[in-house]
Amino acid sequence: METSILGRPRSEPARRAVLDAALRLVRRDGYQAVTIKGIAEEAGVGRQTIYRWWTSKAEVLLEAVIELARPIAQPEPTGDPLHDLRQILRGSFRLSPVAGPIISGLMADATNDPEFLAKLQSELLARRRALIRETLERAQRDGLVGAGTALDLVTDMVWGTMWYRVLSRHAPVDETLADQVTEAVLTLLGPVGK
Amino acid sequence: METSILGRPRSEPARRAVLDAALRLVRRDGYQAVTIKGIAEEAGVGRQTIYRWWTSKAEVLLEAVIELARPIAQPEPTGDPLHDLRQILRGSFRLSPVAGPIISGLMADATNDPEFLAKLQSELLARRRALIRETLERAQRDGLVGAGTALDLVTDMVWGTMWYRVLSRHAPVDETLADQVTEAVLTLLGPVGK
DNA sequence: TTATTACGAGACACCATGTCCAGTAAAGTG
DNA sequence: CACTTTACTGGACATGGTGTCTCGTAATAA
Repeated sequence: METSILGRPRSEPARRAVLDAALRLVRRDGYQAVTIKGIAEEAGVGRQTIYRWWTSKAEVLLEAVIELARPIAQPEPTGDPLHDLRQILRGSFRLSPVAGPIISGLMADATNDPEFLAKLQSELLARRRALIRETLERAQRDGLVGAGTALDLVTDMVWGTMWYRVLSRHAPVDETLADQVTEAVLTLLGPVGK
Repeated sequence: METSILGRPRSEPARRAVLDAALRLVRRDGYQAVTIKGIAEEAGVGRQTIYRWWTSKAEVLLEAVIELARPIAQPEPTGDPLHDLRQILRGSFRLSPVAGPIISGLMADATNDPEFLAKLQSELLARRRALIRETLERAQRDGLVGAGTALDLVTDMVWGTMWYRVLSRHAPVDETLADQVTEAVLTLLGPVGK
């Protein structure tokens, strides 16, 4: 069942205005304080237009943050997986002041909404996770690191460290952390042939 | 400025009823869906009684989750720091199905409320963090592990891994993870005298 | 007893929700 | 061109939570 071809097509300017307004409001007032009514007014859009295409503010912000993260979602691997890893982390960390609070709110909203949780996982979390995992696999294939610790666990530790700092905010999420984490990955995976 | 000694004292039964009702509702409906009005009705308490002692549902749930975590908040160190580490993790992991969604919601609420963030950090997050850090320090003092990776980073990686799994829920948070993380800590800190 | 504070219950104005309806706009079809 | 179909803005609407206030009552110390 695809979208019908008949009738007036969906307005792309309205879609963009909604997503931009949502991002603006979440930066200004925080995730919790954002309302659909507020987004509609900020975007200069009828409220019905939002309800027609999204079912909740979480869906709006999920789409907004996915587009926000698009630039770093598909990096071309260079020859050096460890360099790639560092770059992915640095890119993510740079986005984290904006994306962090949003994804944090999305995760909280997802706790008692299995359908939205599945969508959040498949369209955002799993993709970012795969980014790290595939880079680590590449590093192993290239013989840059060994296989001391299970790759799944290392992947979780990499993203987890970032998330813990983003959420608890007891320490900055910056390039220094990106370098430290990269080094820790080396220690965890160990030397070749170990 | 202490609480006045005059007048009718605060009702402990009412306090308990509020905290218990809040926990019950957050389990049933999820963090977002919990309302102060709902808590008051579930607890059989006047709404004003809640507003008198707490400023928001986040404050109510923070107090509730702190009391929930009290049993594992002050473990007596045995002689074996690595055993202690495993026990702290296992205890936390056991609580995570209840406490995880709550703390996740609290963190989301704290993103644009600096005062509450400070309270959340000092009364909950920093204490749990210190639990791990002090255990690792003890392990180093006892010569069980070396000092290969900075203790702060290792601490963040331990909690971070748990949080990432609690929030993203792509893999279980169980005893297997506790053991894996403990082993990873050994790898990160390295052998003595390294 | 009196002063003081806490309690349950309910009223209140305010605001966001999600739905509905109107009138208008933009596309394809005859 | 009319005609059909769908999208758009704007507003109305009942519902339900917010935070404050007031009432009558309960519990404590002086």
